[in-house]
Amino acid sequence: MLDTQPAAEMLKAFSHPTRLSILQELLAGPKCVSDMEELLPARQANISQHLGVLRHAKLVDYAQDGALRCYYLSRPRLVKDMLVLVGRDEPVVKRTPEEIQAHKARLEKARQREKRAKLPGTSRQQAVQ
Amino acid sequence: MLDTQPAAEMLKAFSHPTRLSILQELLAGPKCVSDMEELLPARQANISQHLGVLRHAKLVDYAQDGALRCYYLSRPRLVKDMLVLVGRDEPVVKRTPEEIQAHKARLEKARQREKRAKLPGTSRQQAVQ
DNA sequence: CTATTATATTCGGACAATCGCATATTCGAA
DNA sequence: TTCGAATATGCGATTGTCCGAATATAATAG
Repeated sequence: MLDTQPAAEMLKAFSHPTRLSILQELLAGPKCVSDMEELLPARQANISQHLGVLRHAKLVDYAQDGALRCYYLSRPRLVKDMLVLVGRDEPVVKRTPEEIQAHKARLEKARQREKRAKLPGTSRQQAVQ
Repeated sequence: MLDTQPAAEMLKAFSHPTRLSILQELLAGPKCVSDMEELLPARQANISQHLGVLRHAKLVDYAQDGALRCYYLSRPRLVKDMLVLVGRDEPVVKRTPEEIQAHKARLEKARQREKRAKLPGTSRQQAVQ
């Protein structure tokens, strides 16, 4: 039962073209803000603001290196998998009312089976959801 | 080189607690709006609005069944993987400036290797970005 | 056709996100 | 300490998101 509140907040942090670009750059290795300024079509202040959002979402953090701040991914696997996922293009399926009916019927049957299996008292586990 | 514009739009569609809940419900099977009204703490009009957003993002579609509209996932794998991903909790790493330096050095070395391998003219493939 | 049920759309206001610009902070060098 | 480079923050304007309330549409029953 996913906790949707924090999940949605995290997704919001991802949901901006510039922030996605930043994450993509960081996936290749740590970078400081001035590096990103060269790589992205955005001003320094703006990049810094977006980095603030990403930091708040615990997607990035930085290590101070003299006057520079080297940003890196706090959860690199998560970020990598997310970027892969949003880049993927699964074909969009279209279903007919008949298929939907069939699917519902199948679900109903499964539910019945569950019930019958549970009633005799031989149930080994609680059904989850 | 991920196209960040559409990716960000898709993520925005995901980025709302109610919409995540809707998707979660639909993962268990098709539902019509009135079903969702019972399952979610939101009014009909609101659910319908969110379904509009999801439809626009091509995450859901519906099949008309008499007076009902049975909603279903247009890209079930994508949605499932997304829900799993946002539910996952990867530990947040913290890196020291020294680690960052080491990482940069490693990257630099790899870059040198690339160069040396390319120069002799024996390169078999273009390096992709 | 009329009424009813199911769902969508529109509108208005509250609130949040975004951006550019100016300014503040921090660090290291001189 | 003063300076300059790197980065962050505050502010105001614009735009976008969200929700509820009211209204519109679509399908079906009667």
